Amino acid sequence: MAHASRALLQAEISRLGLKHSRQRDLVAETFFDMGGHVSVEQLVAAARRSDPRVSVATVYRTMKLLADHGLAFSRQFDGTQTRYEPAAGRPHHDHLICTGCGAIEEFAEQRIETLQTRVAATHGFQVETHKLELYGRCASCRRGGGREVRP
Amino acid sequence: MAHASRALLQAEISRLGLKHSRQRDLVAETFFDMGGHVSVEQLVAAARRSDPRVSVATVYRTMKLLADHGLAFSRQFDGTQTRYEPAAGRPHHDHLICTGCGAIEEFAEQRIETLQTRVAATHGFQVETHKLELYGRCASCRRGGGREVRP
DNA sequence: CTGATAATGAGAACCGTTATCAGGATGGGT
DNA sequence: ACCCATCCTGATAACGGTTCTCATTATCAG
Repeated sequence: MAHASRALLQAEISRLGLKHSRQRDLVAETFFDMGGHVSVEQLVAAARRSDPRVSVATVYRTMKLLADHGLAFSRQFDGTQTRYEPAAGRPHHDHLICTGCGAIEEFAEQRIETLQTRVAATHGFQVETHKLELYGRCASCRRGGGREVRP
Repeated sequence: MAHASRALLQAEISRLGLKHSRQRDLVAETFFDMGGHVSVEQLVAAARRSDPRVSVATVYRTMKLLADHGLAFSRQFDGTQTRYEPAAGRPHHDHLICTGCGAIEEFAEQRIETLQTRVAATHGFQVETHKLELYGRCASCRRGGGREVRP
């Protein structure tokens, strides 16, 4: 996954006439290694463990590059900070967010997608994208074991 | 609708030991008269047509008061500015947003709600709230008649 | 190696929102 | 009707996430 996305990134960089850079590779590598739903703040911190000099501007620029070329999705679960998740080769999904500990889980439900398209059509709309987020308490928080470890 | 909400607001103000104010009444009245999905910017402009001195702080404070007491919902369709819509006595609904002209329509689909609860349960989640927004092109924009009048 | 051009880092700018604070308005108790 | 504690207001500073600016540095085709 990380390998494939990094190869795709290199291909995009070449195709667009851009140049390689140590920092960009570092940020991309860090991002793909971290998994999903990462905030820029977390990404900056992680990248700086390898190179303390990387600036937030570079991280923002790199993530925008990844997002603009289909290698990352940007999400805004809380309306404040943006989170990114790897995109290449992953199937569509929506999100469950725990209001107790902040855990984020993914789910896919084809019947919901179908109903969305249908209800939009009755209003004359053709759906391009959608945002579906379910907020609630996860199993462990409901058991009272919430760790309050917001990711 | 506007009448009922304004009566409820007066009741809340009394119940909470708050005081009345000309500006607060003006902002609330303006908001309920405007219908739905109003940005704070629009609200400030509209209120100032009646009283050019109202400050943005007062508008934010009033809308927070309304939202905190169930008389308005706050929504963040685009991640930048918050929009408000009247809440009292209105049934739950989700939104269709036109990516062409910015029009916002409402819809309700009970089967989607049911599926949401069910899929959350399979992940151990108990849903408290959700956000469902469908982005696409409305009928008139698809006909090429988009007015590009972002509300 | 060299020159054209892209990328970087530091910090300023930006924008929606919230906090601060001095002065003004409100209304229950009298 | 008057006090006066308390709430509300307007102006503006502060805030936090993100983007922009610009001088400097790195990349790479020729």
